[in-house]
Amino acid sequence: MKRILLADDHRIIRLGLIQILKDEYPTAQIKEVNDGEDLVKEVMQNDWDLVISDLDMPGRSGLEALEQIKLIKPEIPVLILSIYPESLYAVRVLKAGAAGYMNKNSAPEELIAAVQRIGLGRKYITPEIAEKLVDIKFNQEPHELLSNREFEIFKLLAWGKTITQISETLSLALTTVSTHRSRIMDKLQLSTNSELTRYAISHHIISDVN
Amino acid sequence: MKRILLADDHRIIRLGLIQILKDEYPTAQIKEVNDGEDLVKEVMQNDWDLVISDLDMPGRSGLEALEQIKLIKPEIPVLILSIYPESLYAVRVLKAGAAGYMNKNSAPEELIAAVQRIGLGRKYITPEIAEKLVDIKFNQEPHELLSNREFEIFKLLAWGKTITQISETLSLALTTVSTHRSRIMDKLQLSTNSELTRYAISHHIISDVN
DNA sequence: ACACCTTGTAGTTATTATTCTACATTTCAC
DNA sequence: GTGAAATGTAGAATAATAACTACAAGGTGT
Repeated sequence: MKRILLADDHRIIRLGLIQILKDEYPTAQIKEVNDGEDLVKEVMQNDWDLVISDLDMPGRSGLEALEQIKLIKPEIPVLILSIYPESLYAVRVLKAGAAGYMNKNSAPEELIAAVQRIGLGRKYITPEIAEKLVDIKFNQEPHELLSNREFEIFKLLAWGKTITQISETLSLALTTVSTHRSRIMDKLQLSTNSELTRYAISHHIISDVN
Repeated sequence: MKRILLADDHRIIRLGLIQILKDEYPTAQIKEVNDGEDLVKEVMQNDWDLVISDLDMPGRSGLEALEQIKLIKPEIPVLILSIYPESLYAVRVLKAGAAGYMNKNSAPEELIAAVQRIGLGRKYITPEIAEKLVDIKFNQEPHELLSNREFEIFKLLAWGKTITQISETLSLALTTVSTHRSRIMDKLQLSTNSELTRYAISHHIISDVN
C-alpha cells in the first residue's frame, strides 16, 4: 500500500487520518484533497492504490465522486468515512462500489485493519453493516425505498432548502427537482416540506438543530 | 497554556487536534476523553487551563457538559468545536458560557489563534458569529416575540399545514396568513417552512412524531 | 395626550412550485 | 434475456405562495 489519496473537507480530520496512516505506513505517499471535485480530478490524473473519502463534502458529494471513480477507474478501492452511523449509509455506499464504510469514531486500529484488507482487494464490512445487509429485505423504512438521487434531494428539502436552491446546487431544472420531490412525497406518504422535515428528524436522518 | 483537555467521540479528530496542538505547544499536557460524561468528571477531578469539546457526543452532549462545567468551574475557558456551520448553534453555545465556537473545517492556524486568545481570558468570535450576535435579543427566545395570532399560525405551519389550509381553518384571506408568516420568519430569522419546523421541534413547541 | 410601533387584515403583482406529460436509461423480476 | 417498472430528466401549463403596499385598531412610552 503505497499511494493513498485522502478526501475530506475538514482539515483537522485529514490531519488525524494522516497521523494514523503514517504511523502504520511510514513510507506511504499520501495526498489530500478537500472536495469531491478535486478527488475525481486527482484520480483521473494520477495513479493511486487506495482512496479514502468523506461522504459530506461541498460541491460534488462523496457518493457522486465514488460513482465517478467507479466509472473512470473501477479497480481503485474506495473506503468511505462518515460521521453517520452505519445504518444510514453503508448499504447505499457499498452498492455504489465502495470497498468499505467506516464511521469516524472508529478506532485507528480499525481503520488500519480496513485499509489492510481493502488493499488486498477485499471488502471491509463491519458486523453492524453485515447485520443491516441481512434484514434489509424485511422491515425496511419507507425512506430506504428512495433512490440515491431522491435521498439526496430528500435531505436537502428536510434541511430547509428550496426547490430553486436545490436545482441550482445540483444543476438541474427546477421541474426535475420538483418531480423528484413528488416521488419522495409519494413514497413516504407525506405532503408538505414540513412533514418531510419532521419525518427526517424523527428518523434521525437530520438533526433538529443547526 | 499548559494543560488542555480534549473531548470528542471521534478518535480520528482527536488525533488531528493533538497533532495541531502539539505542533504549537510541544510541552503542553493534553488529555483526551470521548464523551460528555468523562469530560465533566475530568474537569471536576483535575485542573485544566482549557477545554476543547465537540458538540455531538453520545450520552451527555457537549452543550450539557458545557453547562455543567460552567456550574462547577466557571473560570475554565471552553472552546466548542462542531461540524455544523456557525449559524444557530454558535449563539446558543456562547450564551451557555463557551469562550468560542469553531467549525471543524477551520484551518489549524485558526484553531491556534482561538486557543491563544481564549488562553488570555478573552472570547474568540468569528465575524460570522459577531454578525449573528448583533441581531439577536438575548433575554428571550425569539418565538416569545410572536403575537398570539402569529404563534397560532406558527404552530400550524410547523405542523405542516399549507397557507391555503390555514387560511380556510381560520377564515382569513390567504395573503393575510402569508403576511403573518413573513413576520414570523422575520422574527425568528428563518426562511423556509422546513426551517420553521426544525425550530419548533428543537424548542419543543411541537413534537417530531405524530 | 400624542406620536410611534405592533398587529390584524387584504389586494395586486411577482415569484416559485406543482402537475401533467414525455422520453431515454437503468434496474429488476422471472 | 426480455418485458415491465423505476429512475432521472425536463417543458408547458397551472396553481400556490411571497413581496410589496396599505390601512385601521390597539397598545406603549414619556
